[in-house]
Amino acid sequence: MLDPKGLRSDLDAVAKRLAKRGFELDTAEFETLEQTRRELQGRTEELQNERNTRSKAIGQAKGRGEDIEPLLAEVSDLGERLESAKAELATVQERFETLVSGIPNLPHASVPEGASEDDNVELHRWGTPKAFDFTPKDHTDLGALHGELDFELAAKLTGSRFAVMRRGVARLHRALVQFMLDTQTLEHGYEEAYVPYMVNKDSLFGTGQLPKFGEDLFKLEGDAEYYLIPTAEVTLTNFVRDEIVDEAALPLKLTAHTPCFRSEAGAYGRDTRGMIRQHQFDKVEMVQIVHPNRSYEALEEMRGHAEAILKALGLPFRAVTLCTGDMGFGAAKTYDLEVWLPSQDTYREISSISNCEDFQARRMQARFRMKDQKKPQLVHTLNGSGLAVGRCLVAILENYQREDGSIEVPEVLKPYMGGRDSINAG
RNA sequence: GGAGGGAUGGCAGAGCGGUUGAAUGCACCGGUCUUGAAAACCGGCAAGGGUUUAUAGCCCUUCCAGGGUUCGAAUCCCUGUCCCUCCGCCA
Repeated sequence: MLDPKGLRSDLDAVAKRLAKRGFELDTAEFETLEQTRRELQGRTEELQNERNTRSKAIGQAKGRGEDIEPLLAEVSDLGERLESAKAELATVQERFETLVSGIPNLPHASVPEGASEDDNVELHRWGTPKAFDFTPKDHTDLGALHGELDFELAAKLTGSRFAVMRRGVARLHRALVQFMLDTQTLEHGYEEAYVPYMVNKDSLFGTGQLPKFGEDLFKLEGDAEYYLIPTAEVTLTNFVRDEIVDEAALPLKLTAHTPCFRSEAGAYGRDTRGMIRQHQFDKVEMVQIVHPNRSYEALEEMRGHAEAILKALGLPFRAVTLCTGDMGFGAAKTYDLEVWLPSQDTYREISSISNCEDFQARRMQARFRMKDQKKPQLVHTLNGSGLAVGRCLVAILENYQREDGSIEVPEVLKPYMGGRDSINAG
């Protein structure tokens, strides 16, 4: 959420910056709502003030043993007037809040302008795509060779966009999770967490998935109104919702391995083959809650933490800065890491690292107290994949394949594979 | 599933329906004392919103959430959520 005060004071400038990311702010609507809100609020508060003073007077009179009947008669219709003023105000306030909570974050000045992913700017590349002396298969074919990656079985069990992994591939998947978690906790200083895979609406509002993007989520049946998490960003970031943390506790660095559930509504026909785009996938997520002064420093650091995984696995990748038009709702700046997929002869997203500045913090009321300052201040929140496990598995299968269809196990994963140096090798 | 108890400021913890936004303690900030520190003593210290040049005043809201009773609710009533204790069941 943007700062309503900032919006008010500099509406046109804000609208201009939002336009860069393709969001059209209805400034007229905003101003009308804001105007009526202000009037109604003034009127309501006046009435409340009157009620308070009179009630207090009644209390004092009663305390002195005076007759309060005449005083009571004077306030007889006050309640009703107040009631209707309050109701009116509530309606306007609700509309105002809906409007403001639906506005995306402002892009940082360093974010390139653009309309779509075609306008993203490459930051750098690492590694050289391997030159195969045979025609590399894609992961779907590789997995099918020995039935270790089975989409038909998953379709029977559940439906489309799910996968069953077995034996070597399943183990490789697990090995990846362990390797990623160990790296983020032992080398990059993140605190490991195990978190619920279902969350309530408040959490989803906090990170910005609700109210606007409910159709991307799986909602559970029942009284509780729970949703499956689309990413552990939701759970980890909401650790600090409605909290005032000590400045000394910052930065808070959290990581967790969770499955992620996405409806992929609107992705019909995209990446239908293989496990690039699934309803359920695992991810090791990194979240940092930081002092506002250091959030861009933290963003670079987190990109490094994600890149370290790819480097250790020897997977060629490139880093791009997302343009204004391609960024997510809550992000002020986002880097994507894209891993090389030989079968597609291109780089595909495997990690996304975003600085949300105080956008989520304001929605969550997540603050910290500075020593020399009276008022608590909003923290900055960042999140990044470190990494998407399913896509990482795909990248390993494809990049480490041999002509016979077996897969070489990357050096750093061997300890996690019980020393095995290949899978599917017969 | 059954029976009870609870939810109050950063934390702990008081609070007869009426100057209670809330005692007290801790923590924190400022000061006195001290060579320095500690202790002791004095003072300050909730958040959000409106108005405003103002982090000054003034006003409104907030004691888990949502309803209700009342001129007036932290305090009474209803509903929900969460936490704790005991019993049952269970991985």
